[in-house]
Amino acid sequence: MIRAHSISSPLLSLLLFSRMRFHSVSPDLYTFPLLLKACSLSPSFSSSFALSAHSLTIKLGFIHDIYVQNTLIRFYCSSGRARRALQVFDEMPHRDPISWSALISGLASTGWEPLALSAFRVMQIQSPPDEIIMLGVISSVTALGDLDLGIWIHSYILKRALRSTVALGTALVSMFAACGSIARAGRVFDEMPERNLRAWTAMIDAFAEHGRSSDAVRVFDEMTRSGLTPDHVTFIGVLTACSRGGLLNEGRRLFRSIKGMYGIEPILEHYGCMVDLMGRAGLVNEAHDFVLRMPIRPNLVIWRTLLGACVNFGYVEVAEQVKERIAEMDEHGHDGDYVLLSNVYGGIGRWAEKDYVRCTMRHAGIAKTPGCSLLGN
DNA sequence: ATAGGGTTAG
Repeated sequence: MIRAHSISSPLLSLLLFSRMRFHSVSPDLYTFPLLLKACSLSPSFSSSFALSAHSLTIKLGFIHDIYVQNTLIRFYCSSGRARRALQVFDEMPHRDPISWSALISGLASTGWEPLALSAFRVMQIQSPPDEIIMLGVISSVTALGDLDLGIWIHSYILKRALRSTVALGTALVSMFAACGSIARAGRVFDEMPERNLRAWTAMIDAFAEHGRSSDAVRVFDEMTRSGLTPDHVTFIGVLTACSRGGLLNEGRRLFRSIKGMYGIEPILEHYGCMVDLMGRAGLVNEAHDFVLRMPIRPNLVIWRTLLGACVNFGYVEVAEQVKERIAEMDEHGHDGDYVLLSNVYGGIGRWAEKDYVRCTMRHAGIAKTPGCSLLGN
């Protein structure tokens, strides 16, 4: 039962485990990897839970099991405790590819990319990597944006003749795009033996990132013509391309098609893309109206996107209303909003209001931050 | 029986 829920609803797995303890049923060797996997999937909620699971495995002697050790590494990485993950890893008498992958991918996805790459260098001299381990390495390079390293990793993969999976190709496309080489991203994509929805989406995002909006739309059309159905991630990519490239009508057409052609209910991010699309095109009133009428409650990202558009096109009245909404939602305030608002006043010569906003900032202790003094002068 | 994996609005 714990296994049945470990992926779809990890919290339910944890609940079941508690109940099992309550009924004095003792867990066995196979219970802990499942349990720790559930903990990894919701690390913030189940952190103390996992810590007691860890000590329980020690008490019961299950800590010597490599499955238990591997899931502990994964858990500690995903909850941001790299030191503890490394501690478990160092104490292992024997490591298999899954141990390395749990460590490298775990570190790579929690902001410890340089550490993940160091682990990879150590691993290279101990055991040959497989294509799953390389996914963690690639995502580290993606986060760091180091093109030279990316080129090296790519040739390393070719030299070792690793299995060319769709996941590997997709990761390489994103990596080269993030490192600034759209040409290499495109080449990897073209050479992929097979492509699925994620692969196409990565290529669309790559073009969007590089401002190649019409290429992104072209790839999107090619994808749908090949018979694949876009999901909401694909739409985020193609709509982002439209807003960055000012493809106003194309963006509107695609937004309507989400529900009209594919029967998918647009999500908040799609509405966000549309606000950005209209905002960048200077249609600030229309964007404001759109936000007020959208069926999902707008979040701070949406309001700030709109505020940015107000600043760029000097819509003071809308800006004031929007700032009001933001203040209601975010009590702590955000230095960027004050800077934006002060710019909208400055932009149309209302210096008194601009000074007032800047005074408020100083009063709130915001102007002391170094990033702030660079802006809005 | 149990463990590692690619894409996500500003």
